[in-house]
Amino acid sequence: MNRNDLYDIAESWFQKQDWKPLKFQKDTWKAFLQGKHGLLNAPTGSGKTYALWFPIVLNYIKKNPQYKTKHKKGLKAIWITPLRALSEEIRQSAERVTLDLETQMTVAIRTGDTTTKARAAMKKQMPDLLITTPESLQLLLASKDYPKVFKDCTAIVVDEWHELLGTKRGVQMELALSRLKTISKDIRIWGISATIGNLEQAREVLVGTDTRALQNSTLIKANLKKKITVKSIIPKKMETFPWRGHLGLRLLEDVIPIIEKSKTTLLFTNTRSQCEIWFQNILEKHPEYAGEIAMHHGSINKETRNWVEQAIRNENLKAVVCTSSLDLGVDFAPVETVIQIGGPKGVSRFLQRAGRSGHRPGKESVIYFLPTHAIELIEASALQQAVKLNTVEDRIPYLNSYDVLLQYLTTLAISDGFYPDEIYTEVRQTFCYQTLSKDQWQWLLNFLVMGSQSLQTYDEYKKVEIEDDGKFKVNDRGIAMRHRMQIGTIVGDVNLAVRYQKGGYLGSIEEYFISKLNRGDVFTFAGRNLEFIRIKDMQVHVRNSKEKTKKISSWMGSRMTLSAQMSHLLRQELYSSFNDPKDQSPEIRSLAHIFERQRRESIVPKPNQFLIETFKTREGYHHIFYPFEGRFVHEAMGSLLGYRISLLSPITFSLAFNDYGFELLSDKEIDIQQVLDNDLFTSSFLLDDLQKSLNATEMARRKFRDISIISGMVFTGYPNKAIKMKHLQSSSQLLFEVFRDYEPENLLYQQAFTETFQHQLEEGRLRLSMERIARQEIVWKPCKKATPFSFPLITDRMSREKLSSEKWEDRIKRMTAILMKK
DNA sequence: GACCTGCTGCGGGATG
Repeated sequence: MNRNDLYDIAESWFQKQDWKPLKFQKDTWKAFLQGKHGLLNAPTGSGKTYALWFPIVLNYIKKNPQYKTKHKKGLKAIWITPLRALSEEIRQSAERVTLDLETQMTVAIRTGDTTTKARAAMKKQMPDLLITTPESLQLLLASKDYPKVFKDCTAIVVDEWHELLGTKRGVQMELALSRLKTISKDIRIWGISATIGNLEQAREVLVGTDTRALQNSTLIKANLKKKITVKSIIPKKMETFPWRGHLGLRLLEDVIPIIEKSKTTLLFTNTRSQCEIWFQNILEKHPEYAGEIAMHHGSINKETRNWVEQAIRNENLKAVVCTSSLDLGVDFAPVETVIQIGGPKGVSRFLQRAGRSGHRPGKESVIYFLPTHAIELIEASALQQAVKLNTVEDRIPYLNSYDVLLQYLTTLAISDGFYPDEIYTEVRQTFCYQTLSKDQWQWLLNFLVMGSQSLQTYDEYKKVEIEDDGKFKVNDRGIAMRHRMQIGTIVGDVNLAVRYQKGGYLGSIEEYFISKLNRGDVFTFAGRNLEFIRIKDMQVHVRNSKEKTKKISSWMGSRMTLSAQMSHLLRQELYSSFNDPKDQSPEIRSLAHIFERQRRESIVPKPNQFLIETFKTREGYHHIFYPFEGRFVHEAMGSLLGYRISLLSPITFSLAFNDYGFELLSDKEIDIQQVLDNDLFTSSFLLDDLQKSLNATEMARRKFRDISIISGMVFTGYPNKAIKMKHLQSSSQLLFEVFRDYEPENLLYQQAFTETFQHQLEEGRLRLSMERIARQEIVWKPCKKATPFSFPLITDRMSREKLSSEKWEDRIKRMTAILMKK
C-alpha cells in the first residue's frame, strides 16, 4: 500500500462526512507519512484532531496491510493532553476514525482517574493508542520494563503544547521525549499549539536541539482567521466612574441585556472571590435568574463543576460566572458571548477567553470588556488594537531546571535503572538542558546517591545506589513508592477557602496564616473583622465580629503582571490621547475628562517622555514614576532606584507599585535633579544592584519550596493524609537555610535565585525598560496633590498597608536593607 | 473623591 492509497482512504472518509479536508490537514498527513516531526499551529475547533488522528491510523494500516489483525502489546501512538477533562472527548474522535476505517486499533485513557484495576489490565495489554497526561507518561517511565511498552510506538502528539511550554510540565515533557526518541526508533513527535509569538522556538523545544531531528521537522500553520469582535462597555456616566477598584459591580446592570440576548454567556473574573461576589450580586438584583446562572472556579468541588459544565452543554444555563477554570477544556457549543470583567493582563488570555464563544469553524467570537476603573479603559482600547494587529505573547521556556531533572532521573532509577553516559547524551539534546555541563551533571548524580554535601549524614537523601556495572538504581521499595506518588511539577496551593458557617464565600487565605490562629481569634479579611471558628475540610469557618483586631491577613501569592505586549500596547493607547478626538478610540475618547485633569495637574507623557510626579501629603513625600511596564518590573525597578538613591544620601522609603507605575514614599524629599544628574536609570550593574536592593533571599526562599518538593527532597505526604503544610514549609525552609549557610554552590539553592530573577522579577524586561527610559526625556512635575494617574497607586498602598501582616521586624529588616548604613 | 483582591493544572505498583 503506498501513500496515495492512504490519502484516498482519508479523502473518501471526509467525503462521507460531507467535509472537505483543509490544506493544513493534508499538509499534516503528508509530512507525518513522510516520517517527519512537526508542530501544527491551529485554532481550537478547526479539526486539528483529525489532522493527526488520521495519519496515525493510516500509518498503522500501512504497517499491517491486512489491518484486521491486532498487534500484541506495546503502544503504537500516544496522545498527550494537559487536561484530564479533555481526554474523553479526544477518545471519541479517535474511536470514530478507527471504527470507520474498520481497523482493530484499541484506544484507552490513562490518567489519575483511571482505576487501579484498569491500570493493571493495561500493564498486561497496552492499547494501541493511549491518551494520557504528561504526569502519567512519567509514571509509565517509572514502571519496570518500560522500553517494551514504547518500543513500537510510532507517534506521540502533544496537544495544547503552548500550555505546557514555559512551564515545568513542559520541561518534564521534553525529558520524556528525549527518552522516547532513543527507545522508539520509528517515532514521530508532533505538537499542536495555539498561536503564540515564538512558534519556531516552540518547535525546537518540542523536537529537541539535535540537528537531525530538527532538520527533519516542520511547522505547519492552519491559516484560518477567526473573526473576533471586542466590545467595550463604556460607562454612561463617566464622571462618576471610580478611578480605582477592581470589582466592577457598578456596571452590573449593563451586563443584564447582554446575558438576555444570547443563549449562554460566560463571565470571566480575575479572582475567585470576585467570581462569588458577582454571582451573588446578579442573583440579588435579578432573582428571576435563580437556577439559570451558575458559578465555576477552583475552590468549587469537582461534582458541582462537572454539573455546571454539563449544564452548559445542555443549554440549561443563561450565564456562568467563572475564573480561568473555564479558559481551556471542554467544548461548549452553546456559548455565544463572553464577558471579561477587569483587565485580563495579557492578550493571549483575552483571546483564549474570547474563543470560548462561537466555538465552531467559521463562527464569530464575541467578547465584551467590562472595565472596573477608569484607567482600565486604556487597557480596553489596547485590547481592541491587539485583536486588530493579531498580537500575541511569547511563552518563554525554562532553562536548567535541576529540580525537574532530578525527579526524572529518580524516575528512571526506580524502573529499570539508568547508565549516566547514555542519559547525559539524551538530556543534553533537550532545549532545557542544552548547556548542562559535565560538572553540573556529576553534581546531580552525586546528589542522587549521597544527598548533597551538607546532607551526607542523613540517609533519607541517599536514594539511588550504583550497581557493579555502573547502573544507577533505586532498590528500596518505600523510596520508589513515595517517588511515584510525587511525580509531577505542580505544587499545590496552600490556600484555604474562607466561609461563613452558612456557606457564604469570602475568599481564600494561606494556611500558614490561619494555622497561627486559635478559636475565637479575630482577624481582618476581605474588609471585615472575622472571628475564627474552625478549619474543616480545607475550609475556614468564620463569623462576623465587632471586636477590634491586631491580626491582619496577608497574601503572599503574587498577583498577575501586565505582559510585555500589553504594556507596549497600553503605552501606545496612552499616546493616542494626543490625537484628534475623531482619530481616537471610543474608550480613549471617554476618558477625555481624566486626561484633561491629568494635564491640568501634571502631564500625560508623550512617546519620548518619562514622567515623574512629586507631591507632599500628611503621609510624607510622594515620588511617583510611570514606566507602564507591569507590576513585576515596577517592583524591581522601584527597589533598585530606592537603593541607588540611598547611596547618594541616607534615606528610607516605602515602595508601592501597580501595573502602571511605582511610588517611593519617604519622610524626606528626594532631590530628583540629583537622581537625573547621577544617571540612576542606567542598566549597568543592574543585577548586582538588584541583588543588594531587594530581599532576594526572601523571594528565593519561596521559590525554593517548590524546588525542594519537585526534586524530591521534601515529601508531601500520602494521599488523603497530607502532611500539614506547616511542617512541609518548615522542612523546606530548613533545607534552604542549611544550603545558604553551608553550601551556597548547591545547584537547587542557586536555581531558586535564578527563578526569582528571571521569572519573578523579569530581569530581561527590566533591562529593556531601563534602556528605554534612558533614551527618554525625563519630565519631573512637582504637583499639589494626587493626580488621576497616581491616585490608584496611593490608595492601593494604603489599603494594603492596612492588610499587611508582615512582621514588624521583617519590615524593619527590609527597610534597613534599603537604608544606607553609615 | 471614589477603596471588599489575587488563576489554573497533575498525581502508586510489585508481590504473594
